[in-house]
Amino acid sequence: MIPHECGECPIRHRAVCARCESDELELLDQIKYYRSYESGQTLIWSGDPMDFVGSVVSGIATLTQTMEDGRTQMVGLLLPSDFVGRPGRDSAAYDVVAVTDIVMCCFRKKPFEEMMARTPHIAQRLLEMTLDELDAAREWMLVLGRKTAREKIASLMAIIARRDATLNKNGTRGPLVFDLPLTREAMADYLGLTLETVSRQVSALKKDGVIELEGKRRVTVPDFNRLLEEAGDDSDGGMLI
Amino acid sequence: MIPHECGECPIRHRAVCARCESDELELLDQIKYYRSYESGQTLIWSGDPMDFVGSVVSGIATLTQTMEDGRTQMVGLLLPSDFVGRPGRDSAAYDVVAVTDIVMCCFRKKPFEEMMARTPHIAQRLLEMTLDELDAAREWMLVLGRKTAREKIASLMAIIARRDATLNKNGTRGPLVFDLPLTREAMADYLGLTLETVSRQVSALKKDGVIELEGKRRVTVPDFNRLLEEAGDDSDGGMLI
DNA sequence: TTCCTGCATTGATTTAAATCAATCGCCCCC
DNA sequence: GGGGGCGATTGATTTAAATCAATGCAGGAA
Repeated sequence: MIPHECGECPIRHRAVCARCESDELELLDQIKYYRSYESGQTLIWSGDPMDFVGSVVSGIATLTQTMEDGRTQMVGLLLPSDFVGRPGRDSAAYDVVAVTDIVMCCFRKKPFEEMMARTPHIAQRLLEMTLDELDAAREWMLVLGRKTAREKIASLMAIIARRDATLNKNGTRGPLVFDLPLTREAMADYLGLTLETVSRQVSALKKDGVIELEGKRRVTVPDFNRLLEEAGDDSDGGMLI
Repeated sequence: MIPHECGECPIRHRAVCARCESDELELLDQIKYYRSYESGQTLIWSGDPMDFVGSVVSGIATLTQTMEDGRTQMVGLLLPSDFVGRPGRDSAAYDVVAVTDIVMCCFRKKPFEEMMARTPHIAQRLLEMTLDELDAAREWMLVLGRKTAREKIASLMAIIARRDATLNKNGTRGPLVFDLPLTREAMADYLGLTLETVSRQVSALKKDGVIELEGKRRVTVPDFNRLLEEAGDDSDGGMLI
């Protein structure tokens, strides 16, 4: 809801439209429309026809794959400015589920594809975003394939902490505080674990002082480099951003 | 080696240049150069400065990540026509290792980037290829996160069989025959397993008649749908291509 | 031929994580 | 205030895969 001018859009400079000039933005403005969904709602079912693409304006959603017997693996975590859908593809390849209430800025696929063909700025930006996603997916593959349960949890905490710090422009000094956007079960789907293992390893990291918990969701990281060590990452990769 | 005209290039219609018109191709022709590497050679070290990008012309290479303690995960399998390197990035993010002798068609990064800015056909094709890679990476995440060792092996066999069938235009009828391009250890790095587990599960699939082996590398799949079932995939996804 | 050497297989044992199961704590609603 | 329900925690046990350890096998060199 809350439709607005592109000029004052919160994701103006990070979404697929980031590179657009004001005249290009005006064209997009004409074909865009907003949709909002409630927490828990499935925006898109895998295999269904997809007649639109769009950007997450606010809220969080997940991209998941499900096997016939019900095993599920999260394959993407969609944050504000992330793009949903693939130009040139007719049916959705993954389930998209809202984790919080969410607002999307949508375009019907056909007009968007035409616009993309005429506007290199959009295609350029989409390429850049897709390359970033591919890097993230490959990082994630290392986590899934080779890390222990404890390292997986620490890695996830580090990813969320890092993202939170960039979004909210917190300095890199001092303890980091953030809220987990995911339930234990969603964390398990993210990491290829069971929710019991997630719970145990979160408790273990807490017991060992790597993280502090306030309630189930609010996390404090007193020493980010310590967290990175636990994640099995290069300890000198402590740069936020 | 064996430099040639783009017009008679084996990957002309599938690589990053696929969409180029003959005049664009001529420009690429002027800035391209070939490099060849021997099996086992590391083409690129993670973290090293990357001053070129390029396409695999022939042969196979792997993209791998390594943790400090030596654990490694393959994050990409590079086949003829696949693109290596990321425009806009200065240093390599992954190790690239030749699995067979390999020939690359290279471009210095700077001229390629300039060319890309002027030639939408290249950027378009690169976007398409990157989106395909992202899909493959997400498929792979499901394999790594949720499949059993047996399912992982069956999934890998299915991927290679499918690829081989498209490359060599074998019909979908009858038993499929192909060569494994990877050692047991490389398969383990691909699937997040140990080489012993790979060996055991290959033997088990053979014992159960899902695959037949001639030597260590040559595989026959008598019933592709059976293999897909073992991989935990939709059994109706049996379409090759 | 015989001896390497590098991959691969197979076996015995350990172990990390899954599974099965009970309980807790919090919020909401009646 | 007393359920009911959902997410989370914790415990006991099982199990799939890792680890540790021999052995096999094919190809190349001496």
